[in-house]
Amino acid sequence: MEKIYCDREQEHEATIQRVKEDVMLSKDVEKISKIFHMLADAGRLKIVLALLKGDMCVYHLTEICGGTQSGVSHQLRVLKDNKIVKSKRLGKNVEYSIADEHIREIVEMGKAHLLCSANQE
Amino acid sequence: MEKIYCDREQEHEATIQRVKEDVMLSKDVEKISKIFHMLADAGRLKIVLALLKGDMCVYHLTEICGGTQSGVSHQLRVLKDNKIVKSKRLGKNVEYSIADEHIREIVEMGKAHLLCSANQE
DNA sequence: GGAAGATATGAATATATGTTCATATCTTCA
DNA sequence: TGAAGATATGAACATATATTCATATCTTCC
Repeated sequence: MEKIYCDREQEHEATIQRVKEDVMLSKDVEKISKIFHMLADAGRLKIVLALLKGDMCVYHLTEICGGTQSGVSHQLRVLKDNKIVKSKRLGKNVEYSIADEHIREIVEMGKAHLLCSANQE
Repeated sequence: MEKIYCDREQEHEATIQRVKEDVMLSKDVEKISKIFHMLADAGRLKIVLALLKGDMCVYHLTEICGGTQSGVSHQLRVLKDNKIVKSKRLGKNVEYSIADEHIREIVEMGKAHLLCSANQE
């Protein structure tokens, strides 16, 4: 791990500048944080976890995740607006599914983090 | 991908029940969502991105991430409380670093998701 | 010890967002 | 066509949280 010392010498200005550019102060950071924001709510995360097990309709999602039908529907809309899930009407029902398989890996990493930090204590 | 049909037959009750347990309606979901919540704010994500490039003090973090010193300090406290970063005093300065290398992978996944979804459009 | 640098803290505010309730929309089936 | 099932929507509300300002704490150096 590179070390960036705490003085303010000329020598470090270049390093700081380089990191500053790498960190991308642009809209990219906003976009990435938005992805995480989708998984940052327990209600939405439950929905995503359920859909990672299989496509299903709102009725079953409500059954599995708990809460009200309206609440689940609202959360699904947010997830859909942010391209995390997609939907398809099947008769009376609407079947939801994961829109991007990257989500699976991201969630798996989150789980791994939890398990690891649990072991450390 | 397993398909969970939209009827409410007895036959599917078991499947739903199994998924329900897998989805872990317990505190685990809360904990995992909390990890994502830490990365769900652009300000905090900038800090994490910077620290992934190298350990550094608050002064340089403020320089890189922008905003006020107070704001960065508040964000660092949240990150520290949630075990995302750790700190070490070095004279007048306090050097922050990433507390768990899992974070790197999670952030990388977020970046990958962004790049991929950008290509799809 | 006092001054200046570096960081942390607390209160106050504004904003975002999750939740609930009531109701609308869309579909199927009799 | 009307009723019932399934989902979506809008408004209202409560809550969480990011941000700012002022100031306190801690450290080093003279």
